[in-house]
Amino acid sequence: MRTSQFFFTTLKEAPADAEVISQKLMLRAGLIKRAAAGIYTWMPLGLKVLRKVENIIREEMNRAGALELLMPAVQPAELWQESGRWEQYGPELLRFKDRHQRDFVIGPTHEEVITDVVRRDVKSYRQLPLHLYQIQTKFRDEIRPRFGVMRGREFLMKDGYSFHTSFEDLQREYANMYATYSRIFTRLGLRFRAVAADTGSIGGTGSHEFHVLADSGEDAIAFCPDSDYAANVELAEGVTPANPRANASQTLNKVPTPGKTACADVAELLGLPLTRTVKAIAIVNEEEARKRFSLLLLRGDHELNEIKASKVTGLSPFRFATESEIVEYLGCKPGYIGPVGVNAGKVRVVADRIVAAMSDFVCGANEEGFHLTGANFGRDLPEPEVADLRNVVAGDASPDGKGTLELCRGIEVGHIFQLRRKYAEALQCCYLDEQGKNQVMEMGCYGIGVTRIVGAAIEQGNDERGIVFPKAIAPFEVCIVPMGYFKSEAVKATTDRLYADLKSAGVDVVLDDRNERPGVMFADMELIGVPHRLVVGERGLAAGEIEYKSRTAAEPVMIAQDDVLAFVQTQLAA
RNA sequence: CGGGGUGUAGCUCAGUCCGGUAGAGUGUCUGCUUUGGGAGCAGAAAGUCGCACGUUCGAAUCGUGUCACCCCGACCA
Repeated sequence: MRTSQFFFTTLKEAPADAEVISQKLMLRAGLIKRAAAGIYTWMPLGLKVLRKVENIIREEMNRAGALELLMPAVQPAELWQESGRWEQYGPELLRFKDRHQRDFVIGPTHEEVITDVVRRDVKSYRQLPLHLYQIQTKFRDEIRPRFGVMRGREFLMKDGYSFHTSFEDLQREYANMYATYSRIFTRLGLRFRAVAADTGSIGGTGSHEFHVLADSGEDAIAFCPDSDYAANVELAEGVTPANPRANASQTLNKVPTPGKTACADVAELLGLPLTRTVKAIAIVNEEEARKRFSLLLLRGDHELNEIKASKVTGLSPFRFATESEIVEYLGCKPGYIGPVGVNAGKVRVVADRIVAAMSDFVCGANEEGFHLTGANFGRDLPEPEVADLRNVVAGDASPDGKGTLELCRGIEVGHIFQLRRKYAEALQCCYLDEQGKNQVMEMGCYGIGVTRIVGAAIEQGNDERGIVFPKAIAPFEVCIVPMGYFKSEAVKATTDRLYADLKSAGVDVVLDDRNERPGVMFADMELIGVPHRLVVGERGLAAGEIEYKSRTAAEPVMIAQDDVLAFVQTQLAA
């Protein structure tokens, strides 16, 4: 490709509302243009990158035995009504009517359609297992789209669905996909980690997420440097402390703490570490007109994990109590509430595992302006119900017992699920087994955020000059920047020959023939992240040499003219 | 959904408080010079001041409404 024939739309300055580095660089490099909130045009340059990502995914999926198909982006409401998600999904599902006033959605995901396809045409165990996937545009009407293509509303996704006659076969395919995903992200040149994950609203049993490691990531990951353990913080288990609870050594004492409603303020006032305090979070579970009020106890420095709390029997679905409900059940305003002296018949108390092992702790006194010190379970209040309720923090013991946890942040780019029979049952996706009996299929589903990968790769690869793309997905592999292309016959001749040679060797090369000043060409090629650069100039040619510089190297090197082709090929293969 | 902010040239932003002929930088175009790190000089084109209504002799500026975009929050005591 010659730059004069291409469409470059680089910018010196990024639009003011760009937040994260990948978004700024993608806009500056002219990879994408914003059309509306969370909706982007992929310019020719950006599309080249996107296609490279897509093709690696496609190659590896095909190699793993999956079959590509393409389902409609627009889906009839009937399928969603049948699965029940027409009601469940909420405003994130973009709905519209056609000219006949029939309801449709723009697909945020394709479980319904794929299950419909398979149930119509798969009738026998002989046709299974089957793994179908597509690379399709999805639309999710996010509350707050942000970070450019990282959380867009419209995005490209690879979604695959597998169908099996047994759970064992589903597990085999799940392992196959785990390996395939690892290969894909390795080929893409990303630093990533597979982590155990919550299955969320999609449901099912086993689940792993693949995260690209980056500080700007929206997810927190807990991992153990001394073992293979890694899990999303949403899921990572907070283990029961190894040491038993210490004996009570203090008496229960009510102390005035006017205006101190947060644990940190109370601890500071009393001159105690935050780890000696216990906070009580009031929640309400309302089902079929029966309201149940509960207090969740966490150590002052810990955070509630709502996903874990909602897994405690009888708590889900819950919401945080209103101020008036807190006054009604505890007789006290928020800020001073605690588990001591509550009416056990009306208020359920669930303590985090860490709290259950605490003694002589500080908590609210259920009286405005007062807290209690020296509180102890079994003496001042009943032994509580115990559950894992908190987000793990760095330094916690690893659940596999092999060291302590560390935390990092990640961008979720892949997610694999063992769906089991949830959708197959709802949509009656069945087959006849060897005995001629009707059986419900076992399903797996496997997603990769194709668009998001481009953003994630840039979050991981950038410097003050712009994007540093991994070689597998850079818009071009090599650029040739001539010095005096329109002035020097020698430079032009050498440049054209080099360009032709690289092209016929199958290299994705770009020749900057824009007649711009050198600084402009260098800056643009660095901004868009081309990994290898060749500079042809009269200086070098006089010595029979051409300059080569890697995007990541500090200094260029001079290569003998005759060796350049071989040298570049070696660099590309590295 | 609640709160806050911003809409002026392709991009970044002044001008709005205090009403009086639309500004800068950058980019774009033309010419000359320059040519190994976003050049210099000269000239030019380019804006329904988000939109509508209102107040006024006169509105980018004041008022009302509306749309778009951005940020924060949505109960962690």
